[in-house]
Amino acid sequence: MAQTRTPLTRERVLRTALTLADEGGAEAVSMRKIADELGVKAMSLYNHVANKDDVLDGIVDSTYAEIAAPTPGTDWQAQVREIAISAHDVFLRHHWAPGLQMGVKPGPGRLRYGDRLLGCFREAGFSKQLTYHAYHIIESYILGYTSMVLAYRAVDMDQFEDVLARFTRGDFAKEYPYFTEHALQHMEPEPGQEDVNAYELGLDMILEGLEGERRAEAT
Amino acid sequence: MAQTRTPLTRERVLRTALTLADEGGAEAVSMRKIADELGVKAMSLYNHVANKDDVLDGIVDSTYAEIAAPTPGTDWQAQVREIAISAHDVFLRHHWAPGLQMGVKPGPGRLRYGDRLLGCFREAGFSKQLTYHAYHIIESYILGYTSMVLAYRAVDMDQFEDVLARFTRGDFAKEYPYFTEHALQHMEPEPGQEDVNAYELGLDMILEGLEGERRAEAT
DNA sequence: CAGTGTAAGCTTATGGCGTAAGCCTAGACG
DNA sequence: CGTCTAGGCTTACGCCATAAGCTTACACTG
Repeated sequence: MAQTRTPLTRERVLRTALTLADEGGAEAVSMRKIADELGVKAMSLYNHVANKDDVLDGIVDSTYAEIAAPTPGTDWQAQVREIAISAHDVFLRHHWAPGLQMGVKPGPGRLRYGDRLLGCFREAGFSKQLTYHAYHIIESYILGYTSMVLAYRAVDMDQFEDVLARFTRGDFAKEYPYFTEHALQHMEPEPGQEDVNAYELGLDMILEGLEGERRAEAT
Repeated sequence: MAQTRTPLTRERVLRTALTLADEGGAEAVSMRKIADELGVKAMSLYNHVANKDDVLDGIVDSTYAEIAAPTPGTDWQAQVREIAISAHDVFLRHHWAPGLQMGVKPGPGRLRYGDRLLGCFREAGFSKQLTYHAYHIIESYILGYTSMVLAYRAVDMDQFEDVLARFTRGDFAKEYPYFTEHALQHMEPEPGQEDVNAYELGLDMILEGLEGERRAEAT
């Protein structure tokens, strides 16, 4: 056979793993499936990656690398908003990523992203201390809100009928009246309801609050 | 043998699973280990639970059931704050729970918790629409912030030395100056830094923002 | 009390998983 | 031409969830 096999690389392994994850979620990523996809046996992958955690760390990091840099020269709130919105988009695209955050080792993508976000605050005159806390608050909100959207989506897919039936049964509405109301809003959104982007609404509340703290510091 | 075996129940299975999770995290929960712990074979569990997902759903739901109800009669912000702080505590205690949210089917604990939180808004005069969004924002923040704390903890345990070495190396600080600063703040907190409870700080920003929206609605 | 139905155990087996250990072979280099 | 070695491959181990079918012991019926 004339064709010499194209060599495996860490790059190719990670790219394949990322595709599998995008298609079937985190649990669709196995060393065996990655290898199959590459026309190779599972153990061969270990010549290029340390182990499965290494693969997972790698693909999570690559999602962070997709998050856009803020446009320089704008004010700090605009910059943070830009980052937050881009991150939201990225994680909706890679729906498996937020669930893998726990215990992941930060790679270059993650570090660059964190550094940029922290930079927004520091360069706008936030103190070290306030920056420390602001960073935690913003990152939490970004990941939390996105995870929640994804969690809802994961349910809605499968059991739409199921869930709806549950919430239209009379005793359910009696036991959990507010939750029932809320669930029905999800099922049949009222006109205008989805026009409000709640992600940005909450984000702006935090940004406003942080601006208040910043001004209070600059006594 | 005189002793009749104490019967297995769903209750006992879930309690055992929860203990295993609290001790060793989500991955320490397997049907085999639960069975071993109960002096029984794995397959016997299936007489009382549908499958592993059922078990996981069950223990996640039981954590929601631990979240305290707000003291009635206080204003809505105090009530939401109470819920948020209790939830934070509960999830720090059950560190495996936030990572299992994705794809979990809500049980009675979850529903009661959600209903209470939604009730805080509705009974304070929030419109259906604003309640809908407020709920998403608050829940996101609670789970997001708590997950972030847990993610940091998960790393710190293992690789403290490792990480510190990385961030004190000169070129690292050059490439990611702000992140390095931040990481060092984590390693060696400055006096007064930990006095600020950033969780409540961010929470109050959101509560304040929501109060603004509420007042704007009540034109 | 004998007989029977059934709930709740047990056994066995299948197919998937990560990865340790060791083998084999094609191409690179002396 | 001969040797080295990187990068594949094979085998094997011990986990995992769970399908299918067997067995035991109690509860109730006649």
